[in-house]
Amino acid sequence: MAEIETTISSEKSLNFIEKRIKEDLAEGKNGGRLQTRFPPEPNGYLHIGHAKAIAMDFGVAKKFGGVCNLRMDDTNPQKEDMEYVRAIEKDIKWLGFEWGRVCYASDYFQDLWDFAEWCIIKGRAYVDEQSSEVIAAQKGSPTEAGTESPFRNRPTEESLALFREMNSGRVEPGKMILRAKIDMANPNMHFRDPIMYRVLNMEHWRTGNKWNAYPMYDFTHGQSDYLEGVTHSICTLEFVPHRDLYDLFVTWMKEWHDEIGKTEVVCNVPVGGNIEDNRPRQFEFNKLNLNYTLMSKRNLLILTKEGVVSGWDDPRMPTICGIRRRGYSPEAILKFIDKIGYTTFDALNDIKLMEAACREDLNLRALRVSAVVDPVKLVIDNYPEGEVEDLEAINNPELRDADNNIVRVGNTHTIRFARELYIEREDFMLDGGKKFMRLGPGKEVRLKNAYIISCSDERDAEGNFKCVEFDADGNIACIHATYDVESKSGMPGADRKIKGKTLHWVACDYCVPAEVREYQCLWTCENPRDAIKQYEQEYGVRGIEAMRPFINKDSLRVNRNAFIEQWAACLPALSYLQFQRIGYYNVDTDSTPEHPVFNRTVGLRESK
RNA sequence: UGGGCUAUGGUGUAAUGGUAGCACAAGACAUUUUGGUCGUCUUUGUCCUGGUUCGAACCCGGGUAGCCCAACCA
Repeated sequence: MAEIETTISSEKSLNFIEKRIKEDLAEGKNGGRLQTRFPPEPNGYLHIGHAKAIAMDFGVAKKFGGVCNLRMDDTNPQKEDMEYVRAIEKDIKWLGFEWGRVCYASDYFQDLWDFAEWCIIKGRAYVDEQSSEVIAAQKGSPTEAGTESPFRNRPTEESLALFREMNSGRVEPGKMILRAKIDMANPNMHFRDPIMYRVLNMEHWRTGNKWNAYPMYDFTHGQSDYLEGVTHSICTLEFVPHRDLYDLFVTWMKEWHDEIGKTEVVCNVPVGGNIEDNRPRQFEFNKLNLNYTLMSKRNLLILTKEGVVSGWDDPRMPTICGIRRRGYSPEAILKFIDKIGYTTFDALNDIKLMEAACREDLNLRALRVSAVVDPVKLVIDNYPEGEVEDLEAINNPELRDADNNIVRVGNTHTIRFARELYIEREDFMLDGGKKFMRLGPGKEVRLKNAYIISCSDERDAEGNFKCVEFDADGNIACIHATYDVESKSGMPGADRKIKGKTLHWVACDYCVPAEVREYQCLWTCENPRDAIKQYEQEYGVRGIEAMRPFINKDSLRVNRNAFIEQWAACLPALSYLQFQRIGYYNVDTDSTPEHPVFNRTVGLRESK
């Protein structure tokens, strides 16, 4: 099959961060280098929101000749796990990106510790022994200044000794923390003596039992960037209030490095020279919000634990692995992300745009197959019993070569035709009326890749149409038609115009039963996050109980009555298909040739 | 209510002082061996209000609305 190329944003204007990077590079900031990082916390699976960050972090590095590292932000051992690291790596690769190196914040625990001691010695940090409640109360409110801790001005030596004690394992969590001495009256709450270290007394999945006290995000992120030689630290908008603190800690660390004479950092990037030029800077863009979708890892975890979905990779989940299993291609996801862009506006994106991007990509990628999802039997009365024909079917009419010509040679498969077929139940109506362009008494249609057929409008003595047989329940059990022998596809007789549409079909004896899973949005409201939050406040319930009222109970429909062309049942998992006239489907990861399972990725666009 | 950020058709996004453009959605037409794709067309917009300017979506003032910040999470 021909290689499909999709161009992403080559002609689009640069987004505001790309513009900024371009300027920085032109001005020779950070020595003219570009280094970014994608910093997930390995405490869950990546979702489509992360894909947006990935496309940005790795994307700009690729675009401007820089490097992007993958950094596990593993400063909280109580939530993190190796399982997630593997999944994160897999998802990023699947999206088509490459990192320079894999880093771990935990690799910098010693640097961070030494730096923290230096901060204490410089009188910029102190050990606080108050309870978290007291500290929270002393923090004040957005409108009132905080009050200083009684431990704020304790002797440096005392803080230093207690800080070391914090890592001994003898201090109970919650009894002591290390705080930065900044400004308890600052209008920015993050400056009111933020916590640098807390005691967890917990084994870390990478550093084992070496540490009992662990650094907080704010005391880790900027420094990790700095130590790795990151130039542009790109994150989402909710970190804007952290930026000044980020800059402060990075500046302190630079000062510390200058003082101890450290000349290079992890990536062999020189740290000497102009401070301005070597500090990483934080840039923020809007995070991805999708309507009818719940994005937060915390809530996705609840859905998996409560069995609302089958797992992180349930095709209804907004996780990368879920979307993959649903049948999206990486290119489709990237195309969508490119369409929504990066701004500083808190947008709520329409899921329809994602589906449109998906169709656009899958139209080029998907193999066309015939599948009948809701079958009814059709007998071609004048077709000889026992006879079969192998007909040619085009795999993908949109596949084009380098000159944009439609490529068909070699891109076909055969489909077997016989006297007894299945067609879609909805493609036949006894009283369809003039606008119904499909099959019915007195109507003529074309069978895709095969013959023109028609149903007789003759009636029996009781006035019933002769072309249909009913079962005991009054449902149509069988339709009878006749075919035009001269109208086989490719023959001159096939060229005649007919009123009816072209129907898809499978031959009863040459198709296989298949399970087809159809999906709807998991949520019944546009903005489930807000709806859940409001419900929590109103009724005082939390978690799954607050989610239930908004969960779409009909989000999964399993159809075990479908039939599909035989060869399609043997396609490998995650193959991109189009069930002709129905939609885009994907071979499920649990599909087998004996029991083929297909997931509907997205329906075809329908114009009525 | 303190600080920070934001506001362009229904949705998302361009235009950085000089013709408000694009995509999706919606609707119509045409073509078609997929009611798909491709093609053509239509509808709908600069939050309000002052100011600066020959000229404002863009700059400034004042409103209004929304988002983020008071975790020993990230």
